[in-house]
Amino acid sequence: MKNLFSIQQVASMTGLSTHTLRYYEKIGLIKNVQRDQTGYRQYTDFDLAWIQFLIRLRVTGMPMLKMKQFSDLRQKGDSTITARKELLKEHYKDVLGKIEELELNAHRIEEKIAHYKKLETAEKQHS
Amino acid sequence: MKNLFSIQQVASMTGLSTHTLRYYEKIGLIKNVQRDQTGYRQYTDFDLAWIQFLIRLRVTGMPMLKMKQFSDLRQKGDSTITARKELLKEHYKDVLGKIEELELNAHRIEEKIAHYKKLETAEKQHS
DNA sequence: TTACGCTTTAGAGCGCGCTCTAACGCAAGC
DNA sequence: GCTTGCGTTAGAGCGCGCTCTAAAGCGTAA
Repeated sequence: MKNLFSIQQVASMTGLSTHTLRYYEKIGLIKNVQRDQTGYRQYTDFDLAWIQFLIRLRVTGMPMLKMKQFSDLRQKGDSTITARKELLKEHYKDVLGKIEELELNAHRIEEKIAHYKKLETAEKQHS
Repeated sequence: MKNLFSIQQVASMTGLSTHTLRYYEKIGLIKNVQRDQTGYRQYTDFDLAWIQFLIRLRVTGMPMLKMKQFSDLRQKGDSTITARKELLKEHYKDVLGKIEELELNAHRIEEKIAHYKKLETAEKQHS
């Protein structure tokens, strides 16, 4: 389980581009990536798991700045576990709120679709 | 029920800025807004309802270009009802997909929080 | 030995959805 | 008649999150 991956491999495994992977490293979302003797990045399974978690945060709408905070806490080690937990709990609440909002609006859109269906049948009966 | 509203009133009723309202009109999301004798916009209840629907579409992640398509169809009248319905149905499916994705990821985040809680108690027992 | 394919970096550019600025108009109140 | 406050326009600027470019290095294959 001590696999090492090139940037290209990580790109195809995660769906991020190599550009984005380097960019995330530059802004501090990904840290301490090893290099081989020619200076190429070597990602570990550990890095990969972290990147996949970052993607979850992104997909659920966490802003980069907050991801950065989380990443910084993570680097500081075990003393920041509570802080990290709190940050995630806050985000979790945001996500639940977002789901609720989407559900409400999805419902309204459904109603509009039903309304159009009614109009459609009315049209047909007229012609 | 033939209320007329100034741009400022519509802004405070919808939460959009006056800038955004003019911008939406410029790019064709809002059409045919009446003007008074001095050239000021006068929004009707009908306009207001449309703006609120636009906001739903936006909140649920519909891109502007698609909102524009929808707005264009709407302007063409009753013959586009089926097309509008289809567009909304497609968007509705997208929204349900997004909700599912959020739920999946929310669950993973929940697991991570639980994991941190475990680590926390472990820490306390050591010290 | 030269071409190919992968990598590196710094830094520029881009697309979306606003957001703001500048310059101006009108109309009511002091 | 001048200020205040609302509105108008065209067009520039901005912040986020990438996305791409240019110039260069290294290693294998023909």
